[in-house]
Amino acid sequence: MRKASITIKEIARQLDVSKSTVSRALRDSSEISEETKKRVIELAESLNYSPNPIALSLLRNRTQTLGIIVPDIANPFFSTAIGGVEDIAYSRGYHTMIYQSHESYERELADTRHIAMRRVDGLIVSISSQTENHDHFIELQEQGIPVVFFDRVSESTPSHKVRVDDYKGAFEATEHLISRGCKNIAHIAGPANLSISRNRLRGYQDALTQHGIELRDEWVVSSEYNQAGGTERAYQLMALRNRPDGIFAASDRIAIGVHWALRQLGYRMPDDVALVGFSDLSISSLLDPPLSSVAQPSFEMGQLAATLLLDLIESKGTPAAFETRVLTSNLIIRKSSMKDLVGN
Amino acid sequence: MRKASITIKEIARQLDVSKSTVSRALRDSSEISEETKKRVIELAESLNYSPNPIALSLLRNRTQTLGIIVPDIANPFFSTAIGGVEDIAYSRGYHTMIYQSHESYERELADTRHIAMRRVDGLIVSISSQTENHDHFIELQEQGIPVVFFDRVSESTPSHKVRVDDYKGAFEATEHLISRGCKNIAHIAGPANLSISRNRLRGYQDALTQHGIELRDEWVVSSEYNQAGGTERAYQLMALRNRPDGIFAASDRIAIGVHWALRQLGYRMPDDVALVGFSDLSISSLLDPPLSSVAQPSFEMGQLAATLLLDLIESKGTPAAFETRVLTSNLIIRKSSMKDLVGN
DNA sequence: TGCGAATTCGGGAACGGTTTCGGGAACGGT
DNA sequence: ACCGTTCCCGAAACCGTTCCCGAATTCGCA
Repeated sequence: MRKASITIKEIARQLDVSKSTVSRALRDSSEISEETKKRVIELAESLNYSPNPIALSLLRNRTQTLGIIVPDIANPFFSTAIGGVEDIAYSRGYHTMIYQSHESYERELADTRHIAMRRVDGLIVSISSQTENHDHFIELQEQGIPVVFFDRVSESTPSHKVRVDDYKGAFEATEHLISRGCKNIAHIAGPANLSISRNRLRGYQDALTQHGIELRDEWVVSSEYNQAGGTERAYQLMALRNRPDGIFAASDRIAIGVHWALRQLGYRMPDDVALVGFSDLSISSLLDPPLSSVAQPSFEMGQLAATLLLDLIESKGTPAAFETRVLTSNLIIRKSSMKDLVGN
Repeated sequence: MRKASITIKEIARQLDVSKSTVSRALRDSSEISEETKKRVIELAESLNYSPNPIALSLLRNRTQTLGIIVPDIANPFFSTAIGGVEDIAYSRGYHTMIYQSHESYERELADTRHIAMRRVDGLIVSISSQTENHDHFIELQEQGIPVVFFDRVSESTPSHKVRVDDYKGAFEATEHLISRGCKNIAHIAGPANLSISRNRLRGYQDALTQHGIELRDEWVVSSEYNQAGGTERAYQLMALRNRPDGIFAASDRIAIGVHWALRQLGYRMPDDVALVGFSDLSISSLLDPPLSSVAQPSFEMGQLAATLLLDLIESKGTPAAFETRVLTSNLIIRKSSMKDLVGN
């Protein structure tokens, strides 16, 4: 049984004034006498009144709530990004509702519908790997709900975007493998419908060609962004007649799967195979050998996305031009890629 | 600019009927003619009308939302438990709002206040390690918002509780270390104000005494449930004149910190020190050597907590007796504790 | 034919706030 | 004495929906 909360009407009754007066007194309006204000505020506090946000939402058609869709909150990259969003949101009086797409397009669609129904004020999203059609985000925007993408952004949707320089990160990672003497460098890419996958792939390719190394199709395979995919692809790569001596994985989760597979197969890292991942999850440094990785500022990405979204929400009339903020990644070199330089 | 959603009133205007009629037609009331129903439903669909849940909430004083407070969503144990909660909640038409206490009492307090203000229908919570006073949960219940605890339960608060058999899990883990020939078994306990910490400590103690092993105070230290604490305590334990040859850590996060410290210090696991953790996080199996751990059914715990809470919410009048569901834990033995049996 | 009972629908209150409008009283100035 | 301000406050509309209460029309049956 839900106990009735005390309302403005109840205060008005006890003080024998109108509810308008109570409302104004609590909002410290100038057209209420100091004395009445004091009486109202005192009673409100003693009754420990708190205004009903639902009534406010109905009135203003605003919920003071941000939606956020990520593929998986158990992924540390996303959970810390969510932390960044919450950090900003709380400080500006908003709350966040967290949705998981579980890398499913259908689920993502259902989430956006729910967000529209729930009248959330805005959405921050990192799209699922199975999403090819982005119309549901456009629809949301047409309903007046602004959308900001982070990490896995939609290229076809005009909006604010926050991402890291995937191309540059991948380029540097690959260049690092080259500089450590790797000759046969493979890449395990992410799903091709995500722009981050394509950019990281391009970074890998350009680094090789720029160093005069021939691209070989058999050394580029694709995987979901998870551990099982990494393991599977590693088995596939190491079974090649021309096996790689360096692997750049498009994510740490993939790299962890590779790491596991290489140990299973008896390869030594970095001597037999040098390995680099992407994201620098905190667990990556705990592996043996510790994993080299391209670090992304996940918390800051969440903060920035939230800031952009809130500005969009609160600047009613002025639809400033959409911008894409590109944060810098940072290659963290650990033992998994520190192959001895024999030749040099 | 938020576009006005189409309302029941708009449909009524276009069809020249009253809004009551529209409302009833959409709810398939028997007192509306089939023909009118059809007209209303058709127009509603073509306008792609969806009812405003905020208005409903105001009317019913129900939000169809569950609150959930965990110390940290980046902890895989909690994020999978949240997955279990969502699984049940979605299927019963509820949404979940996720809060993080960050192991802070003040933050937990602020979260419960926000939950009360937001008129959430019920709360699922695993309390923070710094929480000693549980009055805020009682207050919530007095306001008619039911509370269900999981994992880190409150002993002083009457309510449904879902937990694993911490005592038995700890007992078995310790007994396992004994059976592998460990003579000097230390325990890194969690914060003493959490019942799980105390129960796991008791399991450790009882296993030792039951096998005629003397308890030594210096071998029981306490730590926060995180990696840094584990590392610190491991340094402390290994510095003892009488250093342990087996360590049972109260959580995997602590155990991972110990794991790291032991490798830093040059100890071999399990030969020099055998190690067992608690929770069986997925990363634990990736460590080298893989970590033995007491597995908890985290997803099922979330499901069960949600089921109990929803039953509580929807059974208006009948306040059935509160129950504590104790799920069984499961010792997973891996290399970190598989010390060779020399003597036997 | 007349009358009670269905059938079908509209009016309005209610949920808990904010806000527009207006009005009474006090007050000051001429 | 009269009028214009200013200060305080109340009445009522409004947000979107449900639901209670009537009410009009039709229908069935005696």
